[in-house]
Amino acid sequence: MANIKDVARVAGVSIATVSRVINGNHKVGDACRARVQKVIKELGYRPNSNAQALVSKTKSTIGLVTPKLAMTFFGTLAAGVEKTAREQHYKLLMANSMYETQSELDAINSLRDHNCQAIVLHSEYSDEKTLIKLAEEIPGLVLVNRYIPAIAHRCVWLDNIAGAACATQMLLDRQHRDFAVITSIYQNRDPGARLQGIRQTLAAANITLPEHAIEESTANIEGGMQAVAALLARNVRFTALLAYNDLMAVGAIHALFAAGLRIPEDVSVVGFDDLIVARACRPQLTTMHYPVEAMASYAAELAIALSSQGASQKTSLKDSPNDNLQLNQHRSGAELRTHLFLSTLIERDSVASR
Amino acid sequence: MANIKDVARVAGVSIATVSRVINGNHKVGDACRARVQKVIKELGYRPNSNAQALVSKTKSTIGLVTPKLAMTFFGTLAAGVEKTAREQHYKLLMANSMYETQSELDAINSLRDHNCQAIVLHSEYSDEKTLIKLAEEIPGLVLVNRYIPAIAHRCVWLDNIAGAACATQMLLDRQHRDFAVITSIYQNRDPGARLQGIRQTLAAANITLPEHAIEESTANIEGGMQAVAALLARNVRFTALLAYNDLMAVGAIHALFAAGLRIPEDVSVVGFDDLIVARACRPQLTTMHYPVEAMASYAAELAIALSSQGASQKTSLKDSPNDNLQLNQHRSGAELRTHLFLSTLIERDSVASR
DNA sequence: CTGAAAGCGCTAACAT
DNA sequence: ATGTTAGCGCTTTCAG
Repeated sequence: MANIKDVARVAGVSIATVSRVINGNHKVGDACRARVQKVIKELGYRPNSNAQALVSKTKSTIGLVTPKLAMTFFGTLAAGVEKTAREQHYKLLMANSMYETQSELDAINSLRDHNCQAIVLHSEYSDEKTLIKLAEEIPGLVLVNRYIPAIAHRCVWLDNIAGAACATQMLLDRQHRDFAVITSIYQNRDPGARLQGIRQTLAAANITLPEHAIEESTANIEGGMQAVAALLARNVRFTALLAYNDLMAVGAIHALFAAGLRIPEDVSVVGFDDLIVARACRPQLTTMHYPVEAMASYAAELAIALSSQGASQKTSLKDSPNDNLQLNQHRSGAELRTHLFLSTLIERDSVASR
Repeated sequence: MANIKDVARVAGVSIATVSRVINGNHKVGDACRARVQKVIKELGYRPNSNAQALVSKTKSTIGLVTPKLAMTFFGTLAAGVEKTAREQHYKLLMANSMYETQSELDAINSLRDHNCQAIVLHSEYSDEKTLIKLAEEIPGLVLVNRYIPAIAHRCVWLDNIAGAACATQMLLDRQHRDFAVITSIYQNRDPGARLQGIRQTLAAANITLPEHAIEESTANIEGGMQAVAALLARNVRFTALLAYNDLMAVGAIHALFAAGLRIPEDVSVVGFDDLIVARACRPQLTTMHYPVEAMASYAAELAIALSSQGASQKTSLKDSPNDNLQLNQHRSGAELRTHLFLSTLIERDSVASR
């Protein structure tokens, strides 16, 4: 592979000139520039990005750490980051954490070794302290789908409470009074917040959600089936079922159908996430749309902006083209603002009025 | 961030010694080694991978170019590559091609700039000539899901004909005689091969598939719905429906159900891929399992092995742990062998006997 | 076994 | 406007 010296030699100029032509910043004579560009094309020269990164101590690479790419949700997350990366001519470096705290840290460190300064992290199990420390060390670190007050301006997250409340309210409006909930065994964060949204909305309508109408299981299709089986086994009566996510909702639909119940005639089911499975099941699932892809794109933009600020360049985060974006009331310092997205109700065929 | 000089200074040794300790290749005195390692730990030193890559002209990075990460199939593909990358301590550099030939090439070139020598490419639209040329230039390039005879040993692909034949035969064994097929509008490669598998299996049973029982559409849920609607509209009679993939099959199920047909009682439906949607729909879909993740892992192993061979190191591709792996009859030269995987039938609830 | 020194390919002062 | 030159952080001869 030709290098900068070859180009310089063939074009009869110095390597500095070639460098200038490549980077376009400085002024180069027209004739000279044309000649260099011609040679670059002829030789098929492409700058060595390792050398560039080494000397300029900055690299247009964005890193993404995610639990498990094979899951639709995370694949979509990755797609969002990739979109921004492509638009801003960044490279995307990926690492799966496989849901393990240690490999999550390993992944982050390996990204840092490659001095990638913008990092989008979906962390589920690392504790806040670790993440805060990390955020201090890495100016371009942004968390998706998690909120940590101390680093609020580095968090791009979803209002799970509002989302769950929205779904619940819709069901109330449809005259449902008997609710059941199937939720994930990880009662921290998301599941907890969604449950809270449900509870407070019901409470406002003077309905208490009995403990026995809540069943925990794994957050997948099988979990949904098991949870509903358990609910049915102990004779819980409900006309409305709120599932932690679409996967569980789909499992629930299978289990309800197996038990001879009709959906939505006998029981209405609502999911969360709006994955493709929501459109695959029958009846198609009414669910809360989780704008993962938009959030991920935004998170990537934020990470890039922060990382270049951190490198004391004055790049400012351009306004996101995304309409779902909610800003805090404090618009002053970037430090005082977090990045909260809202989910929206997608009505399909799994909900009926009582 | 501490660099190698800092470590050398603090440990009271030369940078060469630190380098030796890091790489472990050369001999270093025990006392000396221990001291250096202690300092490395204290300073939290991590070698700059750009500098390493620059000087050693080799980088443990594997690149993946894929059309669209947000699609389950490609997310799973990426997960497979990532698995190998993690196991072999490689970094994963990703780029979406967005189904465009030019961005596919751009993506590959950008990977090469980062001198990543192992590349896994899922190419749908580039022509064979381009790919062959690319393969000549990049020793570590491997194609997934595509077969090009001239570079057979660099292709990791699926026997689509056999897969479709298997599904068809199963239907024949269940006494079905009236077939319909919904296929993708891209009649090249995969759809063509699957159609061929169907046709030849039916032919062997003395059944001809009438042209009007074949409907083309887009390879997604909507496409499946449209295709079935078209079939029904022109009164095609069939008891067995073969869909190009799971997405189309799911759409078909929706459309059939909407038309008052029962599945599998009135019509049996078979998909292809075994994505999660196959388990989400009702009835759960009988389909051909496409071992994407295993294939992708394998492709990544192959790419790494080839790239280091290309760098004239004598790393040999270890036998794949994967049972689906089929080798050519020529086990001699690696050049004489391709990497063909087989799909397997997953029986669920969308098929009944006549 | 360890150190000195020469680059890897490039950018960015500093000269001219 | 263009050339000269000093590194970026590391690996790898080559000496000792």
